[in-house]
Amino acid sequence: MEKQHPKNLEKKWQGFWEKEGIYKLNPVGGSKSKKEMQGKQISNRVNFKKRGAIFSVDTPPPTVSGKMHLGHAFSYTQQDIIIRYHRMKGESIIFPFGTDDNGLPTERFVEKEKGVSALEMKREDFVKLCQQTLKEVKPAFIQNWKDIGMSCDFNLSYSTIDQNCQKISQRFFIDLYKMGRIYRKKAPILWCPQCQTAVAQAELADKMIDSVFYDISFSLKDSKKQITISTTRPELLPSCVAIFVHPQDKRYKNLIGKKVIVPIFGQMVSIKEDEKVDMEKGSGIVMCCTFGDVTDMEWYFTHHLPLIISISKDGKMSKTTGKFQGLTINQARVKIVDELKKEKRILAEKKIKHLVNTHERCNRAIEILPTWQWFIKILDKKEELLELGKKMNWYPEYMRYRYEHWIKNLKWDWCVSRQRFFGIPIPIWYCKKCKKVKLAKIKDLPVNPLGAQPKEKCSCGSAEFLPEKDVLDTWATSSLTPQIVESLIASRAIKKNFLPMSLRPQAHDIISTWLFYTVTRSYFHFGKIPWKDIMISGFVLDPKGEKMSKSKGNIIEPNKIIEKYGADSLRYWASGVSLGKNLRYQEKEIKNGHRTVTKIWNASRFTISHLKNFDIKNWSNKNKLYSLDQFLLSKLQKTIQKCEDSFKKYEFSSARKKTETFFWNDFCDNYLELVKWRVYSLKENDWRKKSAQFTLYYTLLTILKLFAPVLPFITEEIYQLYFRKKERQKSIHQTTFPKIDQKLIKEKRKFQGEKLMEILAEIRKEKSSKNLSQKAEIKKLTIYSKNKELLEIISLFGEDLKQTANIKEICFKQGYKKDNKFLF
RNA sequence: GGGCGCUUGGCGCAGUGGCUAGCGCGCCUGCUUUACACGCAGGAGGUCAGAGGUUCAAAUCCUCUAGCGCCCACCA
Repeated sequence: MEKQHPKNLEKKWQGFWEKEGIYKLNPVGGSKSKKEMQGKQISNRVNFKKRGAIFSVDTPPPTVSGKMHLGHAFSYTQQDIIIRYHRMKGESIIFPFGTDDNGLPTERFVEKEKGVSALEMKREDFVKLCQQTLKEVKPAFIQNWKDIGMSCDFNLSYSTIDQNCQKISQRFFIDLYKMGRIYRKKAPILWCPQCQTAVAQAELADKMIDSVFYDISFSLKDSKKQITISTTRPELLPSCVAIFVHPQDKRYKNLIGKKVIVPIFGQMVSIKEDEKVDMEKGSGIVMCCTFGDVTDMEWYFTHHLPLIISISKDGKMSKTTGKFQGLTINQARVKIVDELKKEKRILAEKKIKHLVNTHERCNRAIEILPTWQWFIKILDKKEELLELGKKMNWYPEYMRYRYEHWIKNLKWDWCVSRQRFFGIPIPIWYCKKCKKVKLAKIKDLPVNPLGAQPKEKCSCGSAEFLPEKDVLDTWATSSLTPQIVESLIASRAIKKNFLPMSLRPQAHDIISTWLFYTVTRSYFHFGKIPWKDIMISGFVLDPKGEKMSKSKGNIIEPNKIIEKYGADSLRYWASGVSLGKNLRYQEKEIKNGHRTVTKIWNASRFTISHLKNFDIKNWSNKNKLYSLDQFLLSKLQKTIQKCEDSFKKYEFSSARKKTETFFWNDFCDNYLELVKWRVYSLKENDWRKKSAQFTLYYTLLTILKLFAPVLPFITEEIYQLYFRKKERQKSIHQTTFPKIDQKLIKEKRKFQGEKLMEILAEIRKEKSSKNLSQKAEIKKLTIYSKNKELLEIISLFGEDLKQTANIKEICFKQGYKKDNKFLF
């Protein structure tokens, strides 16, 4: 073995794993691989039965966006560690890898990448460009996931825009339609004037903006009286349909029922009362416009107000605004304020900062517009969805509160139609004559209504249809990932009890979207929870604890880290924090990982160099074990136990730390030093040497296996170099996780060994304080003790102590003597 | 305004009722000991955010306060 551990292990072993199908699910599914596997079906079945329970994972399909970012590397590594552990426990792993590549996120990526605007292109051309762009960037993108050592079965792959996913998405859309869960309605919805599409509540972000709070004077009809209304949005005056005061507000009690003239636009509106009015805000009188905010919308419904739209879909003033038509919102605001000033109706203006809702994808302020949209009815099932949340195991547990909090605060049904282009079409036509909805037939899916006509006539007899032009929200498809994954599996036995899957791993930012929507779909279509366990990863922050973003210029690319330190080091960093917690990026931690990898390499190099004439096959339980070996092996059993307990609870960081402590302190610093004299100076057939060799072999292999989920590359490298030919399994990742050997647990020996370590520490301390080398000779060591147990310990480990600390003679004396423990 | 999380040596973190509160980095003193100087041995450094309470016993449980972060609401 080389003195330096080899670099660039990533390509080498990831290639090997793929070529040898180390992470392949047996039997393998997928349309292409089904054919491939037909000849091997029998052997696969046997293989499958040999392995244990199914562990199925609903892997997050990353949104294709050019490059993997550090947040991905972080959370996917955490998932992979857990899955590697389960694989080594002998479970059959279903660990697919998909990509999410349709809808607005993909469109925006393509627009940016290609410098185009979807709104200015022909629809077909844009769709083609999207497909082409994806084709270009996807292989390199997926390679990023391979480079961090993801142990997915990359044959179980999907893209949320592929034909199979379209079929599934449309099928379940029709399913919802048939059960009356999905409806089309012209209703006020959240609208992005930038992207010119409807958006869902979950896609909102917010932004602090500078604004002006204007006090505007309105005249009462048939009176000279004026009232003052404060607003930040004077451009909505044309949409003003009512004025509200609080029923308990004594100041304005006499105003209720009176009529008011809206300045400039002249419409007559009534003053009404409503509890939702905040008496403290502004003058306590508020105008209701269709629609300035959610409250306006609620008043529109509860008070049956008229509808006047002054902002059109492109974010410009509509024709109902007369001379302001065509102006942008901001232009109109300036002009209207100007006119109000001329009429002396602006009584005051106050500069303020306030939060406005924006679209998370483009950061543009959201408007509320009534449009025709498709909705999935969810508001009536809040209780049921909360119940379902309690049936799943959340790791960490408190993440469930986020799910619950989100559901409790839901105000909108889920709007799933988008007025965009690159997405899964809604499989619907409308009869030209009677306007009735015509559903696509299941067997014809996937369909694109824009390019096809229904094969049957409408029930009214007409054969002419108009296609639905809208596409589905991306989440409407990605909320079906469990069904998509199931569709890739060939085995009937597995398909039969597919739900709930074993695990949904993801980061916390998409609890209110991907997680919530998947639970919702699973409930509507199957009445079941989609998974048993949920593991939620935290976020990556920059070294100062701030969010990483392109605008801040503090992005760190995983590729660069891998190039410099290797993927194992990156994984080491990602595993250093407990699940759910945010982690700052610290190069130090990556270096620490690299240090650990080097240490593993060196310890292995030493160990293996002393195993040349040792054959594990000739070792049996009857062989005698040297007392120091009994001590180490006993302690190793405890370590296995602790690791196992931690991994089971998704506590990979504590599992890693326990392994590390045993490896570094017990094995390297102590045991290897104490074993040297036996492996260097004893004869080959001396039982004490054989015992040492067995212990070295067994302990190193166990340590490698304990590290394997976190550090898959270096452990594989060493396994292949030495252990593969002895252990027979093709890869360390196909070996079984260390099992506790009860026969090796020896409490008394463990206790005695710990005492030996204390004595050794005393000796080391003494030498260190005298500035001596640890190799310095001790002529005579006298141990004074009243404790006879110590005598036994000396008789057990005396030789190890003498050899390791270079002591010529050890004396044991009954009694106590201060400051004279050692004689040099 | 609501919910959740965090606050432990200079820095980054472990530790969730019990021996003298741990780890890594950094710092100091030594050691070129044939696996490793990306190492080894030793050492300094903390009233566990603050206040109160429960308990024989609290960093750990409860209450309050402060600071930071995230999610949500507010948007007239």
